[in-house]
Amino acid sequence: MTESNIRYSAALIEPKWQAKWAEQKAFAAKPDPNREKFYALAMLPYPSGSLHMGHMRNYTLVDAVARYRRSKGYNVLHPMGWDAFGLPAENAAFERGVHPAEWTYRNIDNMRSEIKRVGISIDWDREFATCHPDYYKHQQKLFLEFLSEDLIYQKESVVNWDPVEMTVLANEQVEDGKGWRSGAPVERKIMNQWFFRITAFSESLLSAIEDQLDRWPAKVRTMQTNWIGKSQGAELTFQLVGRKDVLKIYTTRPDTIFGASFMGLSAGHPLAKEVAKAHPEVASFIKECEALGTSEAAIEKAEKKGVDTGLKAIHPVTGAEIPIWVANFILMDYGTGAIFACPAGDQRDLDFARKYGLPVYPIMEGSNGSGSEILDEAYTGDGKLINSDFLNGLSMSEGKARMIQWLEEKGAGNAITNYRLRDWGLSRQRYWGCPIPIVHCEICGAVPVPADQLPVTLPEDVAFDKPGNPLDHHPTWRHTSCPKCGNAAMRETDTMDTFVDSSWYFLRYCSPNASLEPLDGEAKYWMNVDQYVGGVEHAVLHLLYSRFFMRGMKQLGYVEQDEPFSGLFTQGMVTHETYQASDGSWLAPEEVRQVEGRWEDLDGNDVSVGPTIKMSKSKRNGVSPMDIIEAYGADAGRWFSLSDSPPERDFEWSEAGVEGAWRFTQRFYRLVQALIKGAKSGEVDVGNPALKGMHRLSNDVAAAIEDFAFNRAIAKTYEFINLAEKELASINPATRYEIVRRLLITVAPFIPHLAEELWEALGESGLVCKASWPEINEALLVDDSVTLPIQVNGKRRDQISVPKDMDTKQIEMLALQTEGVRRTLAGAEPSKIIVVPGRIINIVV
RNA sequence: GGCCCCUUGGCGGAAUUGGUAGACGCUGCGGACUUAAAAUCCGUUUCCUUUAUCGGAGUGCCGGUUCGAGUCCGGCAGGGGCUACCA
Repeated sequence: MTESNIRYSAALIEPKWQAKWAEQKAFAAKPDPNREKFYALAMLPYPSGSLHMGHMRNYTLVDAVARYRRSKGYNVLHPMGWDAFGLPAENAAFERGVHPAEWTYRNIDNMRSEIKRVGISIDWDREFATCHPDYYKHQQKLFLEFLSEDLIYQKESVVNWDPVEMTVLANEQVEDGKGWRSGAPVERKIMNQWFFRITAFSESLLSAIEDQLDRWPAKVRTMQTNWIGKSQGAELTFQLVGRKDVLKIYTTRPDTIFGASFMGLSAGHPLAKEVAKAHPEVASFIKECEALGTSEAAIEKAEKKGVDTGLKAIHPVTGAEIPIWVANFILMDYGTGAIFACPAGDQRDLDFARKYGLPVYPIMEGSNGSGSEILDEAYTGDGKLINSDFLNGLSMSEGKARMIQWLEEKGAGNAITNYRLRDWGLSRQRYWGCPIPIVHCEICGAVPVPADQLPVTLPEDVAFDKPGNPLDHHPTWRHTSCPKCGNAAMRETDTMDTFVDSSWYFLRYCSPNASLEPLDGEAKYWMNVDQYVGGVEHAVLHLLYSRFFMRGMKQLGYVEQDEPFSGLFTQGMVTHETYQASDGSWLAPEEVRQVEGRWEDLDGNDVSVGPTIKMSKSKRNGVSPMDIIEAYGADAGRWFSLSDSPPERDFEWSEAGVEGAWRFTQRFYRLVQALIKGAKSGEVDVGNPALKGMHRLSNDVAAAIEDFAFNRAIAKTYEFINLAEKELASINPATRYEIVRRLLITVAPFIPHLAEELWEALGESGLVCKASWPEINEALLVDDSVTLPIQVNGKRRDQISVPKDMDTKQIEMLALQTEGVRRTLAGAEPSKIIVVPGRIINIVV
């Protein structure tokens, strides 16, 4: 039927159609108030040098959505740009003497051409790089506006210092006490830093997770909820014995107040520092705590330690005197940096109390009596309060409410909401970032650069011959005059965290022509991003910062909504098997082969196959997208990366898999060529099974894409291809034409080049990427007859084929007469027959 | 330690949301075509029993609800993720 020797050459047809798309600006997006818009976006890539498989998977996913939405009639915006500031460019400069700008723009050129070779339907007219002054001048303007809205402030504070990157990191960029990129243990330093007041929006950022982000993965919503870390509690004021000042503490368990046996101060607490002056033991303990830092892995194992200050606080109810200790497990930057400790109800407090022989007062008894006696385990469950004066007999929540009421009446405390979220420190001591538009004047202090003097551009003549920030070493750049008083002044040499660049870029895509303002009117039309796709590693950092920025820009009147991304999808990683030679060295996939069930290297030495893990340079298990495109074509690569796993899961790349995809593209080409050969205009045969299958396919693929279930869409396509090959001879010429036309539009989101090529072969004018999704005839989606399985006592025994609207009584009768049922019943009387129309029959004996 | 998710053939995964478990693909095996190979095509691939039928078991394990459970409920085990002294 189809001739086995017909082949198509991806190397010929793919560049041909890529050129046509570019020529005709097929994907250029223009606002059109009469059409519904759809903003599809992949997370902004860092121009590291070349595309990797993770990019290819990401962009293919978004591209399939974008192409599908276009054919569904949406006005689609699908842009691309570059997160172009960042440390690797400086490292390249340091190591190889290339200027960061040169290195970056060269990488961008390369990666742009690679993305084009994948056939991603980008509107390239909107492209930008965040390292270009045309981009960062707007960011500087936004900085000044945020500053005047009090959403940015300057503060001397303890910061996370990465000794390898020689820069400060935000809390979100410290993982397990180590720098997120360098992996170096983070040190504590006190520095003057600029901060975004992200905490101004704590409640809004939290409540919108519930109210507005219903199209976000539950996992990401949970992570952000935890990160914001809202807790309801109380702030209590303790009088101090023999002093006029008071001690404020935060607790979520005011009901445990009668179990208080000591107070705990953080080593950074002002009261602790004051005591230290006259108390060498306290002073040396504080020093010890500071030396440890917040970061050391040792903290995990670190014992609860402390020292008695000799001061005493007065219990607000009983008047008892409670000793005040400095303890190493209390954080300065959560709550007030001080606590009252109830050892019976908190494991940390209990460990501490046991170590220093402090009393333990049981205050909560569980239903089985647990909690009334405390040994080595604190009782944290609910129950009835005991030994607690007027709280006795109340539950935890009743006790909290009653105690807060009491505190408020006596003026000794009040209910308070606390968040774990901290403000976002944005200063970085690096060259390759957006300059902070501030001038430091000895007389006027920190003075904003006036808007008409923007941008503050980076100097190009910088040296990378010594570590640290080249801006500090530049002979002239930092010297300027104060915009206010005109005296000699110094520029801020810190630059902005690169996460600032990516916190509003999705808005800038909407306004490619605005040169004076960050945004023009187009943003109102395009926002929000309808479908955002990227890796889950940005669940807290980038996605939280962007949500903050959006709120700031709303406050400034740039946008109307709080949330930037209506729909979010987080894709899984691309993985590959690992290979190891006998000496333990890693081998790349192209350096090994399988011979009769065993693996060997190209010289025939044994190779052991290791676990399948994320593609990485160190394990050498990566596969280059460009090599794949060269060998099999972009369409085959796209097809494979969509076909195998659901996109939210990790995707195992294999040579056999991509070869299978390549075979499919060839088979598809052969089948469609064969169909086209016999196609002629005439009357369509509505009853043909292949035509019905085609209608069903368009319907199923549409549903699958909207569900982000590309693997299902592809399985359905295979089913149809199998059917069409079987039915080939039965399809009349007019029906062939109809099927091919529909089929090409339906698969075009996945294999766009091949679809265009065959579209042209069919004799259609224009591009398939511009064609409308096929209208579906609902009548063709249902079969006239259905096959019903028949169960006896829940076990399948036979089946019958009946007209789809057959009467229930009649179905029962037919079912009872089937051979399988009669054999199983063996004369027994059914007690009940359940007929679910169109589904199943179950006979109960 | 806390919170969350996952577990279906040799493998990736389907299953109309409580209704024929294993679609579709990959791999393997058998065969056709070919001098041969490549390519292509056909068959087969959950397990047990059987020559084949007929049958039995089966979605990590134990139990429950239901005419009917991969799907719902309770418990357990294994794997993964996030977070971590947050009072």
